[in-house]
Amino acid sequence: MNYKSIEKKWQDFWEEKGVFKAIDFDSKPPYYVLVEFPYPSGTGLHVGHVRSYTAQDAIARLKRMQGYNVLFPMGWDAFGAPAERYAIRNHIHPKEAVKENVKTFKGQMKKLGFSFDWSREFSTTDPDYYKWTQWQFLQFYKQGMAYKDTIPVNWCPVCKSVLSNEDAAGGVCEQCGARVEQKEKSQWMLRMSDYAEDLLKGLDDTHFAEKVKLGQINWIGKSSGVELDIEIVGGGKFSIFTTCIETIYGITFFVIAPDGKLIKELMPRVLNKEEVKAYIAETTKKSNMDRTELNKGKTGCLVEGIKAIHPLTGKEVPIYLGDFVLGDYGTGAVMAVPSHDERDFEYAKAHNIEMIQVIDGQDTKDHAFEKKEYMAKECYLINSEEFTGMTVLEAKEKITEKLVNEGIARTVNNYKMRDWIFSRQRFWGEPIPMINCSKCGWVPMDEKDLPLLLPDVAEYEPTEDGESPLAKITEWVNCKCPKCSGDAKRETDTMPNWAGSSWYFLRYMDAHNENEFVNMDKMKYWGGVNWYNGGMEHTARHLLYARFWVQMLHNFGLAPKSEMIDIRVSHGMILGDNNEKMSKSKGNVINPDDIVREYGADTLRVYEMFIGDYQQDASWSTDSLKGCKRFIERIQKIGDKLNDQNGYTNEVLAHKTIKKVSNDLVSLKYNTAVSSLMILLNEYEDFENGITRDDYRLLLILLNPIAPHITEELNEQYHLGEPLCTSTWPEYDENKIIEDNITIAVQVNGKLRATIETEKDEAEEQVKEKALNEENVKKNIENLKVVKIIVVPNRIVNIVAK
RNA sequence: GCUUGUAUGGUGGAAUUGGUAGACACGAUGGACUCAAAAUCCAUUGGUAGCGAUACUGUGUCGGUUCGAGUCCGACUACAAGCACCA
Repeated sequence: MNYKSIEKKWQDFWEEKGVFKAIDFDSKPPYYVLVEFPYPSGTGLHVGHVRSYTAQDAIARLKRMQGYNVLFPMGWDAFGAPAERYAIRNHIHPKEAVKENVKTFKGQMKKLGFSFDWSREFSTTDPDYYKWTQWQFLQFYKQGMAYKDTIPVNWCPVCKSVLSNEDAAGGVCEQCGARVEQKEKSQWMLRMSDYAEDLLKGLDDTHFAEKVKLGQINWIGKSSGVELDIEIVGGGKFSIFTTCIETIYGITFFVIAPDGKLIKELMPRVLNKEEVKAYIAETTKKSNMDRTELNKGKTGCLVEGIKAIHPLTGKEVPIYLGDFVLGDYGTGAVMAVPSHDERDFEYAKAHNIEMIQVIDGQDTKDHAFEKKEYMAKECYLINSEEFTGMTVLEAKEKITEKLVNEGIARTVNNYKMRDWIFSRQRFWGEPIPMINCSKCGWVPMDEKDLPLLLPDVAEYEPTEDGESPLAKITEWVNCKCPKCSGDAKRETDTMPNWAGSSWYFLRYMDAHNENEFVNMDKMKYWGGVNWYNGGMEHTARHLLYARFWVQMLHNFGLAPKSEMIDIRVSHGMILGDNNEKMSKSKGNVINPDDIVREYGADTLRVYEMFIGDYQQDASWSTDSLKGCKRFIERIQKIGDKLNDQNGYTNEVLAHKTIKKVSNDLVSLKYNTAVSSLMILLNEYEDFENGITRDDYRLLLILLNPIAPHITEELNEQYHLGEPLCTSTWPEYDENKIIEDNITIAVQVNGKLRATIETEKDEAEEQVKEKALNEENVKKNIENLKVVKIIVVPNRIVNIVAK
C-alpha cells in the first residue's frame, strides 16, 4: 500500500471539504482545543512536537465526531532571540527566515494530517497581529499597568539583553546558558505583582493539572506576615517584614539590603562610609548566583553611627548590611533573630553578635531553633516580657495585636513574584509604541498610527553597549511628539517574545479582525480554551504571563472572563534512543520527515501515542515503531476477512472497547487507547467466521482520531459508510458491557488457588460452593478450619482458613 | 536545603483505583514457509524447582493496617525536574 498517496489523498479531501473549519456562532456547542504554537526554528519539526500535536489532534477529531464545533488552530510564535540569531548566522533578514521556516513547519504539519483550521493561521510577527499587541500595551499603559523604571536587572552578557526573572531562573540565561549579571537599566515594566493575589485565586477557576497549579503557586511565592516600623535613634524610621513576629524579643540586630534604597537614605549619617560603600560596590558586582554560592559565610558590615530602637523593649539595636537581604523583596530590611533563624544565626556567628533565645524547647548553641521545628511541637515563649509562657500561636496573635494597636505594624502578604520586565534590547520584537519627548516625557503613540512597524534594515545585530539595534537607526528613532509636535525619540527597546504569546489564543477566535484585537461576541461564543497542551517549562512563564494578560484585559472590559484557559495538560519529552535529550551533538535526533517517508504518518502517530504514559518522558525506539507499522498492516489485511453480516460479532467486546477508547482519549491515556484497539484486532483475527462490516467500521472509527488517513481509506475502500471525518462517534451501552459468564479468582488465605466460572451476579452461596468444590482449593484447606469466606460479587472469593 | 515527580520482567509500559501483578507491544528462543534471507504466521517467554499438575518466590528498602497491598499508612533509599539566603 502506498501511504504517501493515501495520505495526500485524504489531506486534500479534508481541505477541499473544509471539514476542520471552525464556524463562529455555530449552533453546535463550541470546543476549543489548543496546543502551544511553535517557534519556527531552522531545524524543523521535532518528534516531540508530533507527540503533543497528535494528542491534541486526536481530541479535536474526537470532539468533532461527538458533535462539537471544534476550534483547533495553529500559528507561529516567531519573534525572539533564537529567530534573530538564526537570521544573523545565516545572513538573512529574520522576516525572511521566519517565512522560510514557517513554510517548512507547515509542510511538515500537513504531511502529518493534523486537523488544524488553517484559515485562522497567523504569526506574531505579522504587522496585522503585532499591531494589536502594541495596541494592548497602550491600553495597559493608559491604565497605569505599564511604567518605566531604572532597576537592577538581569543582564545576559552573551545575548547583550535584559532578561525577566522568569527567563533568568537559576541565575542562568534561558537562551544561551551564560551567567546572568546585575545591571542598572531603565526598563518598561508591567505591574504583575499587583496581580499576585488574583493570579493565585484565579487558579480555582481553572482545571489545570495539579502540578501546573503548584508550579505557579510556588513561583508566585506568597507569604503572610507582619510589616513593622522600626524607629532609628536620633530620628527616622524604616520597616521590616517578618513571618515570625513571635520571635520579636529575640532581635539582636537588623540587616538591610546593600542594593536597597534605605542605605542610600541613611548614608549621610553613616560613620564608616568607606567600608559601607565598598561593600555595596562589591555586592552590585556579584550576580544573584554568586551571591548564593559565595556567601555561605554571610558577608556584610556594621553600619556605624546608626542604631535602631527595639519597638517593644526600647533597647538600642545595631544595624548591619548583608547581601542575603534582597533589596527588592519585602521592605529590603529584616529583623534578625539568630536563635530562631539559621541565616541570622550564621550571620551572628560570623560577626560576633549576641543571641537571645525566646522560644523554649531546644538548645540553640550550635543551631538556630527554627520555625519549622518549633511549630511542629507545642512550645512556649521565654524572655518575652508579658508574652512569656504563651504558646507560639497565642503569642503570634497577641504580639501582632499589640503592635497593630500601637499603630506601628500591619499584617501584610508578600510575594516572590516581581513585576514583569517588558523591555528587550533586541531588533526582532514588537517595537514598544512609546515616544520620549524632552518636554512631555513618555507619550504613548496615537492608536490610529499603529502598527509601529519595524524598520526594514540590513543591520540588526545587538550593540556592544547593550542598547537595542534600533537605537542606531536614527531616521526611525527620530519622530514628533504626539502631544506637542516637538522633536522626540522613539523607544528603541522591543517587547519580549512572551508578549505575542500572551494573547494569541484569543486572536484565533477572530484571527483577521482589522478593527479590534478580538471581537467580544466571538470571545463570548467560544468562551476560552477548553483544553490546552504545553510544556511544563512554560508553567512559570508563558502560562503565567498569559493569565496575567487576560486578567488585565478582563479588568479593563476587554475580555469576557478573567480566566480564558480551562484545562492545562503537559506532555513528557521524547528522548533519543540512548535515553538522552535529542540533540545534534549527541547524534540521536530523529527527524519526523524521515519516519513519515519510510513508515507513513499514521504509523508515527500511533507509535507516539503508544510509546508510554503521555505525561512522562519516553525514549525513542525504532523497534517499537515497527510494531505499530505491523499493527496498521494487520488492520488492512483483516479487510479480507469481511463477511456479509451486520451487527457486532461480539457485543460485549465492542461496547467495552468503545468505552475504553472514549474515556482514555480524554484522560491522557492514549497508550491504553491504542492497546485496547490492538486487543480488538487480535480478537477479530480469532473470529472463526470473519468480521462483520460493523466490526470493521468500529475498529476504523475508534482508531481514526489517532490514525486518520488509513482508517478513512479502508472505510472508503470497503464501502463501510460515510467518511469518518463527518461521522458520528459510536456510543456504548453500559448494560452490554457486563458479561453473562465471569471468571473469578478463588484465594485461600489471600493466595490464588483456582479460578471458577460464575454467572453474572450469581448467588453468594452458590459461588462459595463452587469455590469449595475446586480440587486445588480442597487440597489447600485440608486439615484447616474455614473461618470465613469473603465473596466480592463478580470479582473474587477469598477463603480464610486456619 | 525546600517543592514536585518517579521506582513494576531483558525493554517500553498495563493493572477496573484495595480484589487473578506483568495487559498491549518490543526483544529473545523454538518452529512453519523459503534454495536462502527478509517479510509473514504459529508456539514459548518474571525467577527457581518440576515432564506436568503444581509449589515457592516476585512491583526500590524496612515496618504497619487488611480476609486480601504495586495500590493505603509510617520510616527510609535512589534517580529526575524545578526553586533556592524570599525574612
